[in-house]
Amino acid sequence: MGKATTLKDIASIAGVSVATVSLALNGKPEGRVSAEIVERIEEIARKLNYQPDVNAQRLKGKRLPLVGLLVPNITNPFYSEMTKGIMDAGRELGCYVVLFNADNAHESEAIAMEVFISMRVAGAIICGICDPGTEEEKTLETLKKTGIQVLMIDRSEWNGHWPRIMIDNFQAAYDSVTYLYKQGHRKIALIATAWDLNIINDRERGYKKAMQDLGLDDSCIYRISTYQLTGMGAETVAEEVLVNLDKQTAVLVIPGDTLAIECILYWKNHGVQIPEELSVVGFDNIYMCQITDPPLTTVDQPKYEMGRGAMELLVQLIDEGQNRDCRKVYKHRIIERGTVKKINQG
Amino acid sequence: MGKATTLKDIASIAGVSVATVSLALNGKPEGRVSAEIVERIEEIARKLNYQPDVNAQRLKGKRLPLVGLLVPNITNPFYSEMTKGIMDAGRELGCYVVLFNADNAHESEAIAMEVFISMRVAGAIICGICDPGTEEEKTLETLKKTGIQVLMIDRSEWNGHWPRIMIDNFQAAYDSVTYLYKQGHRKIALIATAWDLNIINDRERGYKKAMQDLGLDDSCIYRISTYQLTGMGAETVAEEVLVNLDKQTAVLVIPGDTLAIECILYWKNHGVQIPEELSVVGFDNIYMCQITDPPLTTVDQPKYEMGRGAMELLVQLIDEGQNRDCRKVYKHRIIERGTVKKINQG
DNA sequence: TTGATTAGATTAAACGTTTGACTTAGATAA
DNA sequence: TTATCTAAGTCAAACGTTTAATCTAATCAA
Repeated sequence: MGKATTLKDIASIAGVSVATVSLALNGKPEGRVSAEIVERIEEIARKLNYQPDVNAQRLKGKRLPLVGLLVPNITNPFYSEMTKGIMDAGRELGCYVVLFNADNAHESEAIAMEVFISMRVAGAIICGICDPGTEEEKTLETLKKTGIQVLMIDRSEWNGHWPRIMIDNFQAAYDSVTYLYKQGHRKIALIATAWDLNIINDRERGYKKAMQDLGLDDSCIYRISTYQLTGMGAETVAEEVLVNLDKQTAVLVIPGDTLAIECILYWKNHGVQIPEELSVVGFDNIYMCQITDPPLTTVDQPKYEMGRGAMELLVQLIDEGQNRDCRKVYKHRIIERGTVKKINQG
Repeated sequence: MGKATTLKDIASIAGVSVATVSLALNGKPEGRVSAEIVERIEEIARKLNYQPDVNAQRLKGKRLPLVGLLVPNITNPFYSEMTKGIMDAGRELGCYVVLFNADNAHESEAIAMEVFISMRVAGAIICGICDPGTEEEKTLETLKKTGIQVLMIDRSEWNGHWPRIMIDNFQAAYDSVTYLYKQGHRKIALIATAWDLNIINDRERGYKKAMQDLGLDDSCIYRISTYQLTGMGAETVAEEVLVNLDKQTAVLVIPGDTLAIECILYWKNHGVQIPEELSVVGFDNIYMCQITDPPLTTVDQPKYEMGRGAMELLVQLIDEGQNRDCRKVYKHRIIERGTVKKINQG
């Protein structure tokens, strides 16, 4: 198989030294190469489709135009939207993405970190497990020591002091309870995964605080231990809610829409009228919310913008080259659609 | 900021030469380093979290454990499923993915190719425009000359002689027409984007051939010129079909499910009963098909498996290091759900 | 004892860039 | 004339690896 064009190839054709070619193509210190030769070299480079070898450049001290991205599951619309935002901003900034799908598995995440170090990426955007005290937190420290800027996305303050892109999950859950209250609901339940994830805890605390502040009972919580995007797991909680249908008029579902949608599907198949018999609020506002019947009322996270913001902030931090403690909190927003019934409180 | 651990660091701690460390850590030619020293070096490497610099390794002739992946839109479930398959197989094979979202734009795809060359990736999985005669086809040739193995995915035979992962799009469309025929439909329409994409042409030819073979009128085709996943564009065709509702009892929608789902949404909002007044068959079998009301009958493409197969084949080709003309055709399958009405033909 | 063998380690070159130091030749100043 | 300056290039070292070639003792055979 062939090889890529090098400076040497160009040099020998142009009849100059490798250094001259490098100087000409980078054109930084004005006037070290005559205009005539610069032109000749550029012509040859174009003809041979020359692209500098970033591996070699990095060895000489330039940073790799590459960042690592760790997501739980790229097929989850939430993450694919976010990823697109990251990549779009990256393209504008000349920074590209090594994607890693980690399935929320410690082992996979460990491999990802090793790969990031091995590639000497300039930075890493992490949406992983990385709880304080875990092995992974140490690995993140290693990344940092290694010179790789780390940025967390969609993770809680509780996940340590890292630059961070997030929404206020506590407040978002608080607001959705308030919203349901304003629609007349008083018996509001929570469906939550038992994932050991701090953003889930934040949302759960938001739910509880709101219920307490409103003087309502905050103990109607359905816990689901296993849950994946592609089904399995939703049925168990959905059924649990079904047999206790009179215990609530509305339910808030976290982590979010995909679970909510599966529950709704189950309830509809079992003859429950949504929202007449049960109102539902999701979380994330993925595209699918628009096509369910009825369309799902949910809390919007600006996924795409968060992705963009993450890449922009990361590149900025990389350029600064030092450790600034910074976070950017994006605005959530309740999107009213068809799964919440308005109740007239006498 | 810190720097990553190098062989040199380890060597100076262990009190041996850099070469010895390299030999010890790679452990290939048995018995060139004493067991005692190997152990000492491994200990130090572990303690310092040493990860070899793949950029340097590549310079010395090893291939980068990195392949480029070009997709039209990662937020489209079809591509994110495929991408996950690619990454899962990649992890098993020790090969990682630089992702590029190109939005079907020539300019973006050109940038992607340049980046792939610049990074000296070992291979590239391309789901791009790359029609024969286009600038892009030349770029693919450049990739190949540069030593980057190229593999196409979800692209037609008409897109040139490249190793390829695909389904038989002609046959899949043919089969869905046959299926509708067996359900009693005789007036079968086609909704198709006007994209200049060979797989669309293949499917359209499949539709026409099937209609002709069945002795049916193959001219009821609705063409839609602009269409994106996130809405806009579907309304125009959907409306066109609506005003001509008596012209067909069923419609086949290509490229696929996302468009079909939007159309159904429009029709339902305008009082059309699905499937009573109009049967619909989609294409791709994305997850969303299961949650629409009624769930969408569609042609399944094994997206995840195709992704896996792509990475496996690519790595194989890279290892072989030569150009084999090969293609792998995956099986499509009609998934019967709720959008096709069974008609009793007197 | 001498010469050959071998295990175990080192040297040095190379990969493709970048860049500070250096060279050369022509131009200018004194 | 001689010294100085400048423009336009080249040299060579370095980045972190890998590996063929080489070196060095210690071991062994005769």
